[in-house]
Amino acid sequence: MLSNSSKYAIKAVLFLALNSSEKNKVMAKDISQPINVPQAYIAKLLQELVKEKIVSSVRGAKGGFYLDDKNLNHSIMSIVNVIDGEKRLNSCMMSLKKCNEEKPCPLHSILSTSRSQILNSLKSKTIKDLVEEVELGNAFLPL
Amino acid sequence: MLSNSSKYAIKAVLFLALNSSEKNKVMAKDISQPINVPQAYIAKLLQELVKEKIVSSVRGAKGGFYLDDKNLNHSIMSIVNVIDGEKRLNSCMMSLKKCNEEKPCPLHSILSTSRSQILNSLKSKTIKDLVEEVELGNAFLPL
DNA sequence: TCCTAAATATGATTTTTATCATATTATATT
DNA sequence: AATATAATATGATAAAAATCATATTTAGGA
Ligand code: FES
Ligand code: FES
Repeated sequence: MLSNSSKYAIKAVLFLALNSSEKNKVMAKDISQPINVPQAYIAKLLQELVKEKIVSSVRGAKGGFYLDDKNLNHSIMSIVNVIDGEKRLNSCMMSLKKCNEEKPCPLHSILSTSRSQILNSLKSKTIKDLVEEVELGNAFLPL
Repeated sequence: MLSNSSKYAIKAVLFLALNSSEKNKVMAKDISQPINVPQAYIAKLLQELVKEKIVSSVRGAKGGFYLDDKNLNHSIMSIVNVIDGEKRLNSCMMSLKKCNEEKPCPLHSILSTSRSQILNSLKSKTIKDLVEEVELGNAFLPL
C-alpha cells in the first residue's frame, strides 16, 4: 500500500505537528526514538519534505525541524507523493499499461471504488486534521 | 498495493481460466506473450501456485498449465497470499507494530473501512467470478 | 527403450528500496 | 571571529523484489 518510507514520513510529520513549533524545533535525533525509526533514515526523509516545503527547518545551533501553520495544512497525500511518487497508488491493480475506466480490468470493477475512497481521504485529510483526531483521543501514536 | 508478482500471477491465472482446460494445456511460453510477462518469470510464479494447488500442471511432452474446476473456485486472495504472503495487505498503514482496532493510528480511522472492503472483495471473489465478468464483457484483459 | 518436450528446482543477476555514514554548510552563542 | 551545533548533500552498503538462466525430472511418442 504505502512504502515504509512514506509510513515513516507520516509518523515523523505527525510527531512534529504535535511536538514542535517555530520556537520549539526538534532535532532529527529526538524524533528518531519516539517514532522508532533510525535517525539517519528519518533525517533523510525529512530533508526531502523540507525541499517540498511540507516541513520547515533551520540548521545550525538551536536548529531543528518544525511545522508552521502553512505546513499543517498540507494533505497526507502530499507527503506520500513526495516520498513514493504519484503513481504508486493509482496504477492498474493487474498491471495493465494504465488503469483505464473505459476498458477496466476484472479487478478494477470490484476494487476501484474502495481505492478511490482511500485516495480521496488521503487527498482531503490534512496533517492538522489527523492531529485533531489524536488530540481528541480518537487516534493514537504509539511507536 | 499488490506486488508486481501478484499482479502477474493474477493475469496468468485469468488467462489460463479463459484459455485452458485439462485437455488443452498451455505452456509457459504461450502464456508469457499475451499477458506481457517474461517467460522465466511467469513460469516461476506459476510453479508456486501449482505447489499450492491453485493451478494444475503436467510436465513433459504435451504438458503445460491449466485450471480445473476446483482451481477455478479459489479466491483472488489465495493467489495474493501465495505470492505476497498474508501480511502485505493488513499491516498498519503507519507502520505501528500491528494494526490495532483498540488503539488505532490516525490513518486507521480514515482508511480502514475502505481497506476492509478491498480485502473482503479479494477474499470473496473467485477466479471463476472474474472470468464471468470478462465473458459478459464487463471487464477486459488487454496486455 | 530413446528421444523430445515441458515443468521443476535451484540459483545467479539486476534493480529497487531501505538503511547507514560522513563531509559540508549554515546558525547561534561566546 | 571562533566554536559548537544541527541540517544538508552526497554517496556507500544492505536487504528485498524483480528478472534471468540452466540443469534436472517427468511424460509422451517414435
Ligand atoms: S485497476 Fe486495472 S484497469 Fe483499473
Ligand atoms: S492502520 Fe494503523 S492501526 Fe490500523
